[in-house]
Amino acid sequence: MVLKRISEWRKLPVALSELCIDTTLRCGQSFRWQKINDEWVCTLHGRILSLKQDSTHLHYKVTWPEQSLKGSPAKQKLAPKAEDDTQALLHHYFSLDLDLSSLYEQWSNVDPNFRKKAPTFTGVHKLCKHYGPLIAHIDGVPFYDFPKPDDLTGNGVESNLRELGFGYRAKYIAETARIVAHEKPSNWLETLRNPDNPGFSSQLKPDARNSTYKEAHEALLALKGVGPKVADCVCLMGLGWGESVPVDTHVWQIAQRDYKFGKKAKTFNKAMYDAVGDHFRDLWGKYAGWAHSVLFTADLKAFSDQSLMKEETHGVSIKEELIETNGIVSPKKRKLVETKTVTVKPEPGVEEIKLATEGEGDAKRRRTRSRGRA
DNA sequence: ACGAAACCTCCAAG
DNA sequence: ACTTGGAGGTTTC
Repeated sequence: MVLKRISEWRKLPVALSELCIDTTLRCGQSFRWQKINDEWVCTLHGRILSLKQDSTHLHYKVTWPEQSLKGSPAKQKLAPKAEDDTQALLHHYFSLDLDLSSLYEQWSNVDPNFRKKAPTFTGVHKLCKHYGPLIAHIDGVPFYDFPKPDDLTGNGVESNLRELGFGYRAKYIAETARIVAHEKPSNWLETLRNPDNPGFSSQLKPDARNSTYKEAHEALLALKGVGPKVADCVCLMGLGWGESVPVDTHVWQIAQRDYKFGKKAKTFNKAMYDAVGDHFRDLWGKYAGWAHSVLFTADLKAFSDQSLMKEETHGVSIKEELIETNGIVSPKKRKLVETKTVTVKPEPGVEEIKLATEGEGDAKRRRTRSRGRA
């Protein structure tokens, strides 16, 4: 008979900003971790470690080697003692002594490139933390909801946002919040929604007239800091307009390469922007925006796979190729994968981000609607 | 054919 | 990476 000894789940307080096992264990620097039923599992120092993580803790469980009961009593005595070192093992394995936040700050301070490239998803959290309502604490961690436009209309908002790292966006956010909160009817945003796709908690007045997609897009364009691409992101992910196609540089390249756009005139102006979107709407119909996001993602994946292939085929030594095929992933690919996730899976917060930055500017149009010259 | 307004393209900067 | 806004050129009326 064999005895499998498995510990209870234990937990270690770790902030996600200090360790994210989903990122870390996939990063290509460790090769033996497997994700099984939502747990990360690996053998390490004579035991199997199972890991789970929530926003405040790393949870771990240990499975010790199977043993015959006939085994020496001495061995069985050793095990519990060894078990005590698992927390220390994790601590060591993940270098939890290091304060990652401080290191990021330090590296960012001495290297603008690092500051620019290193993934920090703190902006939205900062906005919530400083201007949103506190909902509750969980395990001592405060959770703030997304601020309403009116929460961002105070006096020092712009300079405050600047301090928080919002840069040139500070001005746009502050100004737009003021316009939405004070100069627009309270249901203005609602009137821009797709009536066929109501918001989660929208209460549209029965008599309110809804805009068309084009009207919503144009209304958003009037806001300073909101160009056609951002307006379409808001329309698609925030306001329920499935036909909205955000055209960024990447989509523009797809349009040129696969849909024969801009073959003669390479200039990308508003007329061209609209033409690309119109073409995809014509081609794909009502949910063109979601179709576009599929192609967008597929293209990113193809691109990253291709660059991986390139690296492999250019590998000068067998060793390098082995490492490559063993799963080392270039930083570029990791970045792209992250981008993909953000693009394809609009998380609940997305809608609110959009809402907080919406509001119509002055009546005068900032952008011409003219088509290119005849 | 002229002058002004409208419009466009380019580009730097945030 | 996207948007603004100014300079300077072109088109329209």
